[in-house]
Amino acid sequence: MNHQRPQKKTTIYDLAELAGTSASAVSAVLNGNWKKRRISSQLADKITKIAEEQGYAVNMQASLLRRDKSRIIGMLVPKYDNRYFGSIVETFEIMARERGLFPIITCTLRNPELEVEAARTMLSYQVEWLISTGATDPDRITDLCLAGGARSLNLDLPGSKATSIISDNFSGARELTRRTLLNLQRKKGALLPLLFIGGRGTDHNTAERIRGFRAAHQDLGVTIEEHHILACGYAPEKAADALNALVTSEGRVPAGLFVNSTISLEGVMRWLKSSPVGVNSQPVIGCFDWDPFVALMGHEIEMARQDVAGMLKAVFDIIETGDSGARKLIEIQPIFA
Amino acid sequence: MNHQRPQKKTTIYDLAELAGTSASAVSAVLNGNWKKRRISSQLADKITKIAEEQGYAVNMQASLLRRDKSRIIGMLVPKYDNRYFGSIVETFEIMARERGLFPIITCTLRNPELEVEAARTMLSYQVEWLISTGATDPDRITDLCLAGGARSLNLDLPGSKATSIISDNFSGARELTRRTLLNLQRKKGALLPLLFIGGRGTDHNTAERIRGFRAAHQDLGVTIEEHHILACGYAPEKAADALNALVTSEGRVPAGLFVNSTISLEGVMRWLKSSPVGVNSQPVIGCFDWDPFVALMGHEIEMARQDVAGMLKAVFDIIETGDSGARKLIEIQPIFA
DNA sequence: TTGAAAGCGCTAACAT
DNA sequence: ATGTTAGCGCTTTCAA
Repeated sequence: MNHQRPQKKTTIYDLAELAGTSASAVSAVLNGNWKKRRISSQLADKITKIAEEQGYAVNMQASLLRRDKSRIIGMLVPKYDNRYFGSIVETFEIMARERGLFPIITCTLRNPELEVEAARTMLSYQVEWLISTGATDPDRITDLCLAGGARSLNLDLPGSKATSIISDNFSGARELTRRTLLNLQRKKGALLPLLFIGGRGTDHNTAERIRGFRAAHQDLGVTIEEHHILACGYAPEKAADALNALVTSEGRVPAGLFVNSTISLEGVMRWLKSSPVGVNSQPVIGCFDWDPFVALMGHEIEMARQDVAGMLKAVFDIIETGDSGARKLIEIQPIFA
Repeated sequence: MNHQRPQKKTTIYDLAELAGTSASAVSAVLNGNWKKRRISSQLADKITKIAEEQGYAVNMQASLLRRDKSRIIGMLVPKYDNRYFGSIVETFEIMARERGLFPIITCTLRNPELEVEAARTMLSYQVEWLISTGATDPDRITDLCLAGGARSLNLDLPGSKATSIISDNFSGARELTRRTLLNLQRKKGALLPLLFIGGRGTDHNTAERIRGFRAAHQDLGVTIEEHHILACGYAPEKAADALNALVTSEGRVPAGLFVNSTISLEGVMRWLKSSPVGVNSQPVIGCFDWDPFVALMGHEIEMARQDVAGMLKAVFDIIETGDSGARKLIEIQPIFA
């Protein structure tokens, strides 16, 4: 009969008693410092064996309390449920573990208050570093970290008080726009301006992507229609609504679209499928973000895939070298298929 | 000039000194136990204000070491980068926080050794509960938890030693198969058997889904071709290879497919697009899993969406009621659009 | 080659 | 109404 009744926890004192030795010997053996302490390998073996038998696991809370460095590294992320952030957290965990660090991650649902609360909680857990990913107010978090004895980095969205690692939004968007314009030319036989949709006009990334969007049009001598730049927010519904309003007022669906994320793309595609006008139009699309199923959708969609591994490599380089503290903006080139 | 030089950490002793009081008063105030201790609200306010000013954050390590319950709850998850697991972890975090618990999550990449190691690490961090999601060897983890003073639950994939919360795979698959068969009948004018593809024949979920797949065929009087049940693994490439082999040997693409996950669907769709035979066939598809972009793909695809919120509700019900410990199998109905 | 002991920051029982 | 104190389990210096 299994009552799922967990045992009382074994401590190093229990192990010491069982092995007829002291807690400090047990501690040393279990930490691999026993050559340094010149403990007999006989004793070491005995202790190891007993620990195994008892299913002993260190109490990290006690261990960390005593130690000076926690080797805990935290990450704040807005959402888990899309491929971009999903792959960020997955890669972050793998790379952290490879470096002997313990990653803790928490999602903040794009909620500024939750961000601050989560940052505080992470500090309570003695993180040595805190990575704010796509944070609404990264500088606030940097301040908290500074006060709380941790270092911080920004990822995806930049801040002004800590080093930021982001995609090269300007040249990524420029290239994505260029490709999409050419796809459209191939299809329609003429260069026609695109509609920009999705994102917040106030965020750095969107602003930079709009700049790249403009540059690519200019490069090819195409004139943008200013009211065709819709930084309407990222949410699917927002994109769908904005597109619907535009199409209603103009009577037709633009021939080409620059969509600012897969999140927004979800709304755009849904609207296209559900609207009578939309369903017959097959606009050429460029999307700043990547998703495997989008890659498989009917009309080819050009995608700029953000280089998650590259960005996190940069993050860990800074963490490992300890970095002098000069705050920098590191821009990583997105990948085109 | 900002050297990113983090401060030395403030302790309750520092606060006590600043407030001209004792550490225990500070502790009591900061934990909200001050009415019980009948501390003057004057002192309480003063302490709170000073703590705020100093950017104080408790040291969880110290606090937990002293406390008896950690309120930490762990989750092991195979991957982050798909919508199903992404939404599991996101919902898990939200629901845990709502209940005043601190969630820690780690992904184990379907690697059995990593699973065990991660479980051990979680125990070191004093988790009170550990949820094994889609684990390859959940019973092993339950044993570890039992020995390490934690309780455990299985999610998504069942185990025999702890309560398991999973989708109702049998009736979900039966309904999904029924719907797909009828879609196929609508398209082709006849009832034709489907191909089952994806998953591991050895896992409980796949076995149950195959059982449901058979039942639905039987319900409608359709005869299954036994060699059309391909439990070839979940990975996209495995599904693509299996489908390719079958089509090569039979010379045609089956008219209807039951795909065992979005992961496998990725491989199936990629193969269909890339192969000369596949590109002209538009098989009717049912997928046991949900993804927003799949919902938008050309041919309608029937999807069984696993009820993530429902499953986690069941998880937290057990955690909150403390539950007697009798191990049960709880099956949650998937959702059809 | 090993053990004793101090103390990490905090909580809670016990004093006052 | 508030302070003193004894640990929580571990690491590490110091002494033997």
